[in-house]
Amino acid sequence: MTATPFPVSEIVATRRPHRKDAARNYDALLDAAREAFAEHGAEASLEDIARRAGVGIGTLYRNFPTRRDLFETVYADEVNTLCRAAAELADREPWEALTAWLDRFAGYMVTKRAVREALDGESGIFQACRESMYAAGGPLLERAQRTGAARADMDFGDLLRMVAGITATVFDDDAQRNRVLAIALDGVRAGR
Amino acid sequence: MTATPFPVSEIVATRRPHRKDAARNYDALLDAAREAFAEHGAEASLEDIARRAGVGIGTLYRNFPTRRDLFETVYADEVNTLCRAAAELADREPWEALTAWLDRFAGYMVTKRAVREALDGESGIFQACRESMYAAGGPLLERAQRTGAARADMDFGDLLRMVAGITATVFDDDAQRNRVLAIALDGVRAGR
DNA sequence: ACTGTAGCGGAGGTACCCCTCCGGTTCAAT
DNA sequence: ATTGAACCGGAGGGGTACCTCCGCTACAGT
Repeated sequence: MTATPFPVSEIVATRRPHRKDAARNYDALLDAAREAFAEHGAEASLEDIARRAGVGIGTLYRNFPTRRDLFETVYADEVNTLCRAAAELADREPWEALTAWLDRFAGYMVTKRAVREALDGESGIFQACRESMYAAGGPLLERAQRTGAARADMDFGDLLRMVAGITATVFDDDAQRNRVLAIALDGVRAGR
Repeated sequence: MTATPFPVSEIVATRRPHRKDAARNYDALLDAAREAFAEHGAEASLEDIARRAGVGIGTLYRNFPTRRDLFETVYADEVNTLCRAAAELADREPWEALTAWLDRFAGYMVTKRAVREALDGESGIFQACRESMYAAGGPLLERAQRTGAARADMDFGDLLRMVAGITATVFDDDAQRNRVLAIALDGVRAGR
C-alpha cells in the first residue's frame, strides 16, 4: 500500500570519485554534459563540456574515457529520476497517474532526445534503462487498461514512442504541444 | 473536377545551370546532399557531399555558396513534390485522402527532419514552403472536418506536427510505427 | 605537519572541416 | 575547327575537435 509498490533500482553504479575535489569535478562535468547535450545534440563538443564545467579536458577523459561513457551516465541518471517518479504516482487514479507520469516523461525527454538517439539500441546500459523504465511505468498503463480507461490493443512501448516523438518535435508554443499531445492521448482512450 | 483543384506553385526558381556538364553536377550534388542530410543530419560535411557527388569541393561552393543555400534547395524540392501529391488526392474520400497524404508526408519527412530542423523559422524560403504546404494539404483536413470525419478543434499545423513528431521517432519496426500513428489518428477522429 | 598518491590542467600531435583561389578543361556558339 | 567564356578540381590556409601524455597540485591518512 505504502512506499514503493514496485522495485526501483539504481541502474548504473556510477563511478563517482571519493576525493572531495574529484567528486566536485565529476558532478560539474555531468551537469555541463546534460546542458550541452540538450543544447547541441549528440555531438556536442567534449572540450566545450570541459570548459563549461570549469575543468581541464584531461579531467573529463579521466572520468569518462569515452563519449559513450558520458552519454550513458547522463542518461541513466535521468531514467533513475523517472523511475522514482513512477513509484510516487502509484496511489492516484489510473488514468490520471498515467498521464501525470507521461507528463514527467515528456519533460525529461524533450531536451534529452540527443542522448537517447546516440545510445539507441547499441548499448548494454540502454537495455537496462529501458527495462527499468518499463518496470516502473508499465504498470501505470496496465492499470488504466484494466479499468477500461485505456485501449487494450497497445503496449507500453507504443505509448512511450508516441509521447517521445510528439514531445521531441518543435512546436510554436507549449499550448500547441499540449493540444497535440491531448489529441493523441484521446486516441489511447478511443479504441475501447 | 479534373487537373489541380488548387494551385501548385514551384517555390524556388532553382538556379540550375545551362551547360550540360554543369547541370549534371548540379543534380548530382542535390542527390548527394539529400542522402547525406538524411544520413548524418543537419551538419553533414560539405566535403563529403562533394565527394559523394563525384565533384570537386569548388563546384559545390559555386552552385551553393552557403550551406543554407543547399538546405533550402533540397527542402524546397521535397515540398514541391508533396504539394503535387496533395493535388492528385483531391478526388478521394475525405478521410482517406487525408490519411493517404499524411502517409506521403511521413515518408518524405522521416529522413528529412534534419533539413527542417536547420531551417526552422530562420529562413524566408522556409516560410514560403510552409505556406505552400498548408495551401496544398490544409484543404484535405478541412474537408474531413466538414464531413465530420475529423474533429474540429484542431488545425492543420497541429496535425502536421503530430505526424512529423511520431514518424521522426525510432521504432522497433514499421508495424509499430503504423500502429502508433493509427492510434494518434484515432484521436483526430475522436473529439466529435 | 608530513608525505605519497590520486587527481589536475592543458600543450600539442593528428585529423577533419570550412572556404578561397586559380591554372587547366570542356562546352557551345560561331 | 576555332575560340573564349563558363566551369572544373583540388591544393592550401585557418580553424576546431579529439585524445594522449606528463609535470604539477592538493587531498587524506598517519
